[in-house]
Amino acid sequence: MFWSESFIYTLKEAPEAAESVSHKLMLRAGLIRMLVAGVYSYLPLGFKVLKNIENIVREEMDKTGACEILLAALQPEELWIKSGRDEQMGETMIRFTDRKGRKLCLGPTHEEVITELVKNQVRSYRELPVILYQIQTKYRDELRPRFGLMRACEFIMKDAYSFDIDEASLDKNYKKMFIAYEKIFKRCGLSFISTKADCGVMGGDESCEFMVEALSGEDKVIYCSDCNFAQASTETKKCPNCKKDLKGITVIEIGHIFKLGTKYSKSLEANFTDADGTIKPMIMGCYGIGVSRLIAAIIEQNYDKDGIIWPREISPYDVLIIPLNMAHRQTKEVSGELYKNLSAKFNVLLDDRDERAGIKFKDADLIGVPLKVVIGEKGLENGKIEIVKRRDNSVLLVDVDKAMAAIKDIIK
RNA sequence: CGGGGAGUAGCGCAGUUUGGCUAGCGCGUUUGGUUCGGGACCAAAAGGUCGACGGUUCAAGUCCGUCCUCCCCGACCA
Repeated sequence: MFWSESFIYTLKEAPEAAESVSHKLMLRAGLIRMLVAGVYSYLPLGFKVLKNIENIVREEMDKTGACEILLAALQPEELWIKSGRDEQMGETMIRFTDRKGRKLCLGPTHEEVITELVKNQVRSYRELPVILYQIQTKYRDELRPRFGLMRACEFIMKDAYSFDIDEASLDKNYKKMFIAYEKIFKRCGLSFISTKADCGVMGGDESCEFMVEALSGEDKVIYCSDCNFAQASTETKKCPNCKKDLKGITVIEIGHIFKLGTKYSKSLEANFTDADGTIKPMIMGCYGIGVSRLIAAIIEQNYDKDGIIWPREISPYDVLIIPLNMAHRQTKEVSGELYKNLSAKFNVLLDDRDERAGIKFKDADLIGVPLKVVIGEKGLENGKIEIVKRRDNSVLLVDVDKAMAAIKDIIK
């Protein structure tokens, strides 16, 4: 992709409204733009990042054997009255009446809809267990949206749901999801912690939260860096496991898994016939990841004074080619040739703008592509181009004809 | 929803205290020129119902009232 054709709009200064690091950088790097408070549009760079995260999530979910579906976002209010969560959700749920007088809402989450779906399909213990997941937009009328994508009124979530015949089977699926979550967050370049948590409005028996440490986090936990013990609290007593000192940190919640039990299957009558012929409610679990929030979390953990430093799998591009002077014939030729060759294998962005070197360097660091290839007159005089890593600015000088191989070697 | 702050050009701001002529500055944008390895320089230009409505006044960005929007702290969430 050519920069000049890619609808990238960077900002020299962050809008006053943005306070947190990730929010500022997302605006400055041209990832998102606000429509109204808590509602954002994704620009090309932001959308590419979002899709990369979605793909990681999708791959790891598929590996667990879960099936991807897409549930309706527009939901009948009566389903929520049946489950008993209508009042709990209260004003958070966006409700309205259509022209026929039907009472509808925009889904803040999907336990009700999925339970309704599965109950109408699954009859027998022979069909269980079932794990379904989706990546979808959720709507919540948050009292106070904040920090850009961190807490938004319209956001993208991966939600998975398991249906089992008994607790033992649920435990297996819960564990499977736990492991999948660890893989997902690792691939996202996050250092995360997990902790047992409150079930809150979801209800259920047991739950585990996944969190990343960040200054702009909304929750406080105490954490033991020795044994990874963590708990939602502000009182820094000794670690109950290893007696080391605990550290109080602020975190962003990026995922939450729940053993729901029969809360929804009972209220919505999602039953199956067991081997012995008795009719039983399905045992459920649900597993959420804040996909759009992950973008913010990843930035909070991967940036420096110059901008974002994308982990390789997340980055909107694998390589950014920076020809320092487009008016210089050889620079343009070498850049074009390299672009063509690299594009066969990687996602490549070529900064073809007729801008000064300084501007290109600043923008490059801001948007955070992990590998920069700098092509300039000086280097070309000696037949060299520079391969620069965004994270540590380390420079590798290579011969023009060996650039392809060197880059392939670094990216792998 | 309780508490605090802010709305002036695309972005960042000054001006409002003490009302006064045609509302300024930096960046960005457009045109021309000189530059060209870390956000260049010179010249010219475009761009504003000063958040909205109402009021006070000879005169309102500035004073008064109502409303809207955005941000921050709190409770809640992925």
